[in-house]
Amino acid sequence: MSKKKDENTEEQILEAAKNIFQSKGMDGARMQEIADKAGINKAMLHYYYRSKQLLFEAVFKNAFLLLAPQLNGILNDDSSIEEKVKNFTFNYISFIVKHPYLPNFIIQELNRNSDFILKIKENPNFPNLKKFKNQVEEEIEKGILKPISAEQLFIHIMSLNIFPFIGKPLIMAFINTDDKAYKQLIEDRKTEVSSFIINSIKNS
Amino acid sequence: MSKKKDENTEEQILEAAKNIFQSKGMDGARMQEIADKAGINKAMLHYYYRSKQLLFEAVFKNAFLLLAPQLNGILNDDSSIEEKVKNFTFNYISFIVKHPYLPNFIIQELNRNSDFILKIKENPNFPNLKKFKNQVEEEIEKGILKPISAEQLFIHIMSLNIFPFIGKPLIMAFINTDDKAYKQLIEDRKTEVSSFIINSIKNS
DNA sequence: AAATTTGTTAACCAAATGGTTAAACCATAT
DNA sequence: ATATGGTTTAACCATTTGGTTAACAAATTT
Repeated sequence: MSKKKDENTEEQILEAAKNIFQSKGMDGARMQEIADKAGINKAMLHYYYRSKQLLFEAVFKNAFLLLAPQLNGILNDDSSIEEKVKNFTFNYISFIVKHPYLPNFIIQELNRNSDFILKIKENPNFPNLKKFKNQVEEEIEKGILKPISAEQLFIHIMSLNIFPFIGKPLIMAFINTDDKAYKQLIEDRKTEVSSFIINSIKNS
Repeated sequence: MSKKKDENTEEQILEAAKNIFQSKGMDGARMQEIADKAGINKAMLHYYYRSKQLLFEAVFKNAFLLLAPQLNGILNDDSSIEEKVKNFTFNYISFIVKHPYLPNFIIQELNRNSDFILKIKENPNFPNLKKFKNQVEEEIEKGILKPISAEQLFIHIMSLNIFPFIGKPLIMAFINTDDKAYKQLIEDRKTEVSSFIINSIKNS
C-alpha cells in the first residue's frame, strides 16, 4: 500500500473523468466530482491534466478512438455491401450496448464545439467514405443494388444504428415501454436493422 | 416609447432564453447572457420566471409543444401507412429545417434529466402509438406490408428523420461535405427517406 | 392628484467553481 | 542517512454565477 504508484493515478483520473463527462457533459461536469470519484485531491487533476479543458479533451479523444475502428470496419474492408451492412449493424449495436453513453457524449460535444471535429479529422485513421462510395456505385452498376446515393445510404445506416441509443428516453416514452423491453428491442435491432436496409436496396 | 409594456418583456425573455438554451443547453447557458440578448436587466428574468430552472422549463415545454403535433400527424390520422410515412417525412424535415436546434435540444435535455419526460407524458396530447400499431398490423394482415414490428418501424422512421439533424457535424465530417451540400442532402431526404422506407416494407 | 400596484434598475450577496500554492510525503539514488 | 525529484494534500484565491434587495419609475386605481 505504498503512496506512490498506487495503481495508476493518472488512469484512475481518466476513468473517473470519463464517467462524469460522459454522463454530464463538459458544462455539467465538476472537477470536484471527478476528484471525488477518483478518490483523490482536486489538485491532482490539475497536476496531471493542467485544466478542465485538457482533461476533457483527453476523455473525448479516447472516446472517439474507441469508435473510429467500428466505422472503418464498414468503410474499408472488402466484403460486399450486404455483408458490410450486416456486420456493421451487428457489431456496432453490440459495441454500443457495452458503452451506452458513448454516442450521446460524442454527438453532444460535437454540436457544442464545432471546431472539435477539425482536430480529429486530421487523424490519418479518420473514417473516409471513398471506398464505400465506389463499392456502392459498382454494385449498382452490376445490378446487385437498386440505385441510391452512397451518401444517403451511409446516413441511413448511421441513423438507424445510432439514433436508438441517443433518442432512448424519447422513444421509450412514445412506445411506452420500460428499460427491459427497450433493451430487447435494441437486441432485436442487431439483425432487424440490416434486414430493413437490405430489403430496401437489394435488387431481387 | 413608454417604459412599461414596451412590446412584451416576458415574450422577449422567452425568445432570448430559447436562443441561448437551445444552442448552449441548460448547463452551458448563463442568465446574464440571456438578459443581454433580451436587452434587459438580469433581475427581470427572476421577476418573470423566478429561477433558471423555471425559465428553462418554460422554454423546454414550448419546444416540445411545437414538436408534438408533428408526431401526432403520423400517429393519428386516417391515411395508409405509405401515405403517412411520405407525409411525415416531408413535413417533419421541412419543419426542422426551420427549427434546426430543436431536435438536439430536446434529445439532449431528455438525456440529462430523465424525470423530465414523465411530466410531459401527462399531457393528454402526448403522442401515442396505439393507432399506428393497429394500422401496421392490419396492413400486414391484408398483405399490403411485409411483416414488421410496429415499434421497430416507428424507431426506423424516427431515426431516419431525426438523426441527420442531431448528427450533422459528425456526418458532415465523414462524408466530407460543406454546409451548402449538406443542406441539399437534407432537402433530398424529404422524399429519399420515405422511398427508402416504403421500398423496404411494402409488398410488391 | 394621491395612493397603490406593477415594471425596471443598479448594487449587492453567498455559494460554487476552476485553478494555484506551499508544504508535506515517500520511494529511490547517492 | 541524506539528498533528490516526483507525488499528494490542505488551504487558499479570484472569478463567475444564480439569485436578492431596495429604491426608483411608470401605469393604474381610487
